[in-house]
Amino acid sequence: MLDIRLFREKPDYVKERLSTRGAGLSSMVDEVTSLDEQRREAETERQKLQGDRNRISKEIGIAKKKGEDTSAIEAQVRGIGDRIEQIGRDADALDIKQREIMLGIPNLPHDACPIGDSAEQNPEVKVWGEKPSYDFQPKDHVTLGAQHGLLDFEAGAKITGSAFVVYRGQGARLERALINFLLDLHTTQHGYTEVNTPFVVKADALVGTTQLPKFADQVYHCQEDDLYLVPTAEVPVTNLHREEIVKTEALPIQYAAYTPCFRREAGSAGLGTRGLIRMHQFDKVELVKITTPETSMEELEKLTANAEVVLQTLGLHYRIIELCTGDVGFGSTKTYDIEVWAPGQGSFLEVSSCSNFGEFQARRMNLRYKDEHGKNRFCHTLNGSGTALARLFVALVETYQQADGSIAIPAPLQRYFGSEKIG
RNA sequence: GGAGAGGUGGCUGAGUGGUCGAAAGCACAUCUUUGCUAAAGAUGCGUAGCCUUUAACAGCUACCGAGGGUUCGAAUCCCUCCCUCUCCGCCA
Repeated sequence: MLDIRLFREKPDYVKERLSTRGAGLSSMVDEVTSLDEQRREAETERQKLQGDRNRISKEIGIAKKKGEDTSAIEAQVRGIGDRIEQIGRDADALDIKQREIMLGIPNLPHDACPIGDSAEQNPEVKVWGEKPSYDFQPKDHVTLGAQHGLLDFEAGAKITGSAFVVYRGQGARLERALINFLLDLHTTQHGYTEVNTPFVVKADALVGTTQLPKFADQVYHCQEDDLYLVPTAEVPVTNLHREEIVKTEALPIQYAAYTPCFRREAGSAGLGTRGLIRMHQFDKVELVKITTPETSMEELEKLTANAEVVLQTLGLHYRIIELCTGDVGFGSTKTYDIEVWAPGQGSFLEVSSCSNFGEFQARRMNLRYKDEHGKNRFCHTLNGSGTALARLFVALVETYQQADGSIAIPAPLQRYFGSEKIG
């Protein structure tokens, strides 16, 4: 959520920044500004009346002690009470409306975020390694998975539905090995603290990290208990500190967490894609940082570098693109996407999205720290995948397939996997 | 799931309808004094919003788990919900 004061003081700046995301947002700014004016007017009136009531009610108490008759004043206060109720209703309604609209307005892209209309204009900022070449026709992971009995899409569809998969045998083992490898890497080499959270959360947590209310159709909801399946570990992990004033010395707080991620992918174009590319459930190791405003941008660089180490260690070719203003996510001020090369796909796959949310999420979840003057300020929050697993699995088996059909396991992964190759 | 106890400021804890945003203690901050591996005293010390302002101060409002209700007036009475603890039941 954005700071309402920014709307009051610099509406044109807010409009200008929002317009870099695309058309149609500036009318919301005007709507909020006018609503805010009405709301404050009602609020001020209500507070004035409440003050009157408090004062006169005290007088009643004093008069009663002296044994005086107070029926006339009581009637007067009753009248004030009625007006408070009326105006209070208006003020509350305006307040709810304003908050509702505010929750639907995206974050302002950072000045460092490149301007652009769509994904086509995302600049490529880095390429690491090169595309591997093969003296045979490389297969895709679906074929390789079937050949070695790693992936069973039919079973996934049978027990749950399409876009769910069952990992079997060496496939299940590889998935598990990757999770352990990633958690160990980030906790022992990059200073993250491992956390293992619930996989279902309440609505407030999703509001905090911006999945709700705007993207309600993308999360699985258990109606009976009003709980949601996590779409990413970002949600439970960032919300660990909601409603808190964290100690400044504790910043930056850095967490690494494994969770499965559940996504409805309603209306998603890629849902029919063959294989593991887009699933309703996939594993992910997520990195989360809570920082001061001063350091968040440099922490974003570090976070991205931490995710890159995954691909470097596994020897996978990748590139980093920077999302332009027209493509950057709802709550983000700046985002790097890391895309790994998948030879069987003949394309890059997004395995990590590293974002700095500024104070956007912190404001929603009331996450603050005390600055050097003892003043409470909102933290900055960041997160990035370190990395998403299904696609990492894809890149790995497709990259390391051999002419004889076997799949080599990169050396750093072997002790987790327990073998040098599959097949 | 059932029974009981309880949720008050950073912590402990008083407060059962009226000058209560809330006693007292601890912790913390500043100052003073003594003087030296510490003690005593003074003052200050919640959050958010509104109003105002260059800014600060002052002022006003709200907040005693959450949401409703009763009342001229609610931390205090009533209702619903949530959470914690104890016991019982069930259970990986």
